Amino acid sequence: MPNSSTLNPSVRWDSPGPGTLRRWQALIPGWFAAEARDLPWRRPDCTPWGVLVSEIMLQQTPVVRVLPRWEDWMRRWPAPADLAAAPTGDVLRAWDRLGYPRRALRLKEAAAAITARHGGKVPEDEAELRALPGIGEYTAAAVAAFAHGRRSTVLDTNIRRVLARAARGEAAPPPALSRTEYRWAAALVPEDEAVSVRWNAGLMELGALVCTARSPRCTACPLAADCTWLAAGRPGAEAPTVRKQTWHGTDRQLRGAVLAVLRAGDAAVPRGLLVSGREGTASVPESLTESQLEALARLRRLNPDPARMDRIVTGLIGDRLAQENPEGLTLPD
DNA sequence: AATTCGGGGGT
DNA sequence: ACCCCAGAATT
Repeated sequence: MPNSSTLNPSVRWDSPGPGTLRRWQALIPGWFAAEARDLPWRRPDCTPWGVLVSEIMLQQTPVVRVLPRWEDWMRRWPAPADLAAAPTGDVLRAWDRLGYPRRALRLKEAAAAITARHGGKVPEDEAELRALPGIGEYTAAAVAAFAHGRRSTVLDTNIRRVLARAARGEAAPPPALSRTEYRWAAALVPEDEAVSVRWNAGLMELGALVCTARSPRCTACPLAADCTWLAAGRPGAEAPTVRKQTWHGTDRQLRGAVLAVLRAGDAAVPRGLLVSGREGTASVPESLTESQLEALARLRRLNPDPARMDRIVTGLIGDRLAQENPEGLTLPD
């Protein structure tokens, strides 16, 4: 069965030679031990649940923004059963502005599944982790490695970039993670379990601190002497440029504004907070405050398309507001 | 394989 | 303005 490298000669999947690989497998864990940041989910006393929470929060979200939310979260819900029993509105408010709030909903669902099906213990097996809501290939591998010390192939944006540069001389990995790339990277993971964990953690940390996307600090890199990309003169990104969705004027922007209104509000007054994704609508049996209704009306006045506002608000807060406002979604003006 | 899902800080 | 960030789920 030919892989993409044989089908497309322009794609090179060069691996480091045996000697070089052996050197990297010593350098990376060593560098990690010396240079790693002291993050709370890396402390020896952090539970597997704490690691899982961190991995979910860190999806597409920088470490510095996760830190305070993670601390609050773990203090409030120190075990899966605690989160599983929490009201959805509390969960979403505690998520604050981390973004992608569906992650919070799925984390709560995962907590319930862990409580019901796994005796309250975070699974160690990657397939079992992968079966939990919100946990994909990356997160399953990361939890297996960092929560349980298991050998796995962790491939996040950092590791993919470091390996693309050091081993293949490319400025950036392909836009999509292929099976070819996965198998290629899996073959580089050290056999020894304990070493493999520091390999995964070290490559990730290297990508976050040194081999960064924009201004890599190659002079501080333990792989500098062997780096194919550096040796080639750090050729610029071939820029796959996947053209991004514009932000201003999109449904996402408006949804974010509505979500901010729902998240805020007077703490003394019961309030609702509901979020939906394609998979459905989550709700809490509370009502909106007058100030929240007024804020929504303000958003509506700013939005030139009332039908679109209706669609966004309906998607976010479902039938609840419609019941409180029998005339469709007519809000106080 | 392409889209959509937030939000904020760096450049 | 644009890029990037410990991705996942859906179409």
